Amino acid sequence: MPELLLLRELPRYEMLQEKAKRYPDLDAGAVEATLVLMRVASDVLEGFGAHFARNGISQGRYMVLMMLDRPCVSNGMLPSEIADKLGVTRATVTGLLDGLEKDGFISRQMHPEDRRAFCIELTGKGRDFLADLLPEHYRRIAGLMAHLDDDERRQLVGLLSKVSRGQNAMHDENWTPDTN
Amino acid sequence: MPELLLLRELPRYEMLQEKAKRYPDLDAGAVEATLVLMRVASDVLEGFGAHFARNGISQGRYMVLMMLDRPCVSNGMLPSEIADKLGVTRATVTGLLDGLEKDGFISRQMHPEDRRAFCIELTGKGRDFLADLLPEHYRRIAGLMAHLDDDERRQLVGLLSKVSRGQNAMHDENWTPDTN
DNA sequence: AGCATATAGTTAGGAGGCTTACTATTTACA
DNA sequence: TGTAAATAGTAAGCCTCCTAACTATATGCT
Repeated sequence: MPELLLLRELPRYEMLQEKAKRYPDLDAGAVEATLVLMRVASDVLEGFGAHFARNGISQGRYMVLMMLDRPCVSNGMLPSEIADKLGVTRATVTGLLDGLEKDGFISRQMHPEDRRAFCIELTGKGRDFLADLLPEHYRRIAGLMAHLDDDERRQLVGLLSKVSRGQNAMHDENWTPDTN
Repeated sequence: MPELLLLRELPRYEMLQEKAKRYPDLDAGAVEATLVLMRVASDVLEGFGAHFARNGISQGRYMVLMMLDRPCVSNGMLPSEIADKLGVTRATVTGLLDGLEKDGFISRQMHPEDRRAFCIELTGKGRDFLADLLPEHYRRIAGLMAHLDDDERRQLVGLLSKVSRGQNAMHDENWTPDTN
């Protein structure tokens, strides 16, 4: 279930420095940090995915269920709302909902005001499924961070936020590598 | 190109604490750190993917080319070797190589000693392609880490390594008699 | 009011992973 | 030496995501 295609073993730092001779733009420290980040994220994702798969669900379907399980969602959600919050297309949501509906975890209700739309609601079965699934999922997350104390977790979040700022700076429309 | 299905906006800390009442195993700090980690990794991956896509290549094909471009690979690689190092199945590698061969970036040569096997080699065109692609890729990585100084990068790598230890511990925990 | 445009959701088909099952060759060993 | 098991690579078919094109309904402008 590896969702990311990455090297199993990361290149050594000396290897990167070697490569930097051919590519002057290569910043060995930055590449190393990025590779570690992606490697860890990939492993975490794979771990979650394995747990979900054992329970017969995909990451995408899990996200939809979690979205519907929030207390602020009392009268269901529109598929388009789900798509927006998940950052995927409506077509993808249609597929996810098809699967979840077939499993009996959600239901499509007529929308009272807009005849184009549906209200998606979590069924009792869906709620029960989450109640079964989540305790272990949360224990896995706690285990993941078990070696970091509160202060280190905050540091990690802070450093990742700086990475995110770097990412966003690049995402800006007229970003070009040499303006930064 | 989002490879990971995640919430666009992460839940607030108070939301997590609220949920922790229903699920005692939920450690709000751990969940928050995990979500930030996955969110950032997903954004980074999407950024890379966008650059690759503009150049008509996928993450997987990129990894194969990079693997073949190392100085230690002088006489090509076996597809099975590529699969092992990438952590994907041979069938997947077959597909990646089909695409790369069609584009003229790699060639399948007869193996001199084993008639079942091929030597996969980077062509001149493949090498040129990388020489075009990589400078911007490396500039993107440098931009990503632009807001972290050397010390912070080391801290980040250190903290991520602790997360990795947690992940590995979990993997061991998951050990069951029939997986052995 | 009437028509153009926008929006909700679905369908169809594509790409890139995966698993499973297959063929061809090599290796091990009785 | 002969045969069983291991290994290299491929093929077929599934899953989940995507984009593009489509139907039905709602909205907005004149």
